[in-house]
Amino acid sequence: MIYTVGEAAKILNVAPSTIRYYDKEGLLPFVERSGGGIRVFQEKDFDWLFIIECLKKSGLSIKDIKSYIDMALKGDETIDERLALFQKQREKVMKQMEDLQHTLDTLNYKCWYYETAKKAGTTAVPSNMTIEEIPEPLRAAKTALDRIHQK
Amino acid sequence: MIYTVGEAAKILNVAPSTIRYYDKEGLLPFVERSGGGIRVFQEKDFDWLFIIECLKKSGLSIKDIKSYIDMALKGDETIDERLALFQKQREKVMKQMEDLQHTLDTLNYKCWYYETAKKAGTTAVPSNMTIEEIPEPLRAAKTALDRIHQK
DNA sequence: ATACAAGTTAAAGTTAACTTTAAGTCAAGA
DNA sequence: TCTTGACTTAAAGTTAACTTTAACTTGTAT
Repeated sequence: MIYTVGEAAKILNVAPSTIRYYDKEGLLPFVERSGGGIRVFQEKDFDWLFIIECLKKSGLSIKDIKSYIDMALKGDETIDERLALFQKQREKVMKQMEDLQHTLDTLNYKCWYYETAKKAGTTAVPSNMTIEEIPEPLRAAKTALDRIHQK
Repeated sequence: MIYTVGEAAKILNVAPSTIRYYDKEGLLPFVERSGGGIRVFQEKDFDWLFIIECLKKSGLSIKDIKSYIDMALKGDETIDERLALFQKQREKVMKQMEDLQHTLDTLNYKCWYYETAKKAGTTAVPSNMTIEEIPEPLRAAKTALDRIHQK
């Protein structure tokens, strides 16, 4: 099965111009062309595109994704470098998830805060509650908020 | 305790210009000024800044954070809207964490792939392994990669 | 009183990652 | 063969979120 840039774009859920942009930036040197110059995407190309998408989601820039592609094309001599790259991105994503969990904790606290305010008709009610009146799973976020004041 | 923009920036770990930019965009209408026009940050201002940071990390734009600030200043009549906003951002962050988990699964697969390649001296070894030879916790990511080929 | 680090503003500049435009080419169906 | 939708490129435009610059002011320390 082969695909045009428009079909590949639909499968990957991106704009065709995005794929052309990636190609222009050197991310898709493996994509072949028809006699007339039209990009021909094959099954194997989707493996590359999937990894590009993964690296992008992990926060790698287009430029750094290009270095990965270049490394991969060099073959087995770059195995160590590529392993180091994926290990580094894994660390970065784990850190991102930790950060997002803190953000989520704060959002949960604020949801409780406004749910309580809604029931009472005023934000004065949750605002004036003592730490004991705040549901246990939300106290940590509230405490994090308060910690700022100890500087 | 009061702080200048530079001191506040250090506490929040951002550039002073970032705080001035937020102020210019209307995110900090509550920050007072000295007689000479210098911003005076008080303890209460850090509560606002902490929530601004949280909303930013949840993916809200500066413009949308401004609407939240405007709502909050309107008082109790906007409790419902503010609750809805935090609930929506909570959903968005949970979705982001799910996506990041998939990214992490793929990165873990690739780390295993290159660790195996490193030991063998060639990527041919992990490439040619059957699904049974791939460690169980990594099979899902490999399968997700393969799923693309069934379209 | 004076120096000077850090504050102020408005306006211009930066960056990344696309997207759009314009002018033209390819290829599949009638 | 002709139409037509999708392809091609180069170049310019977009957007968000800052950052930098320039010219000037404030306020603390000597």
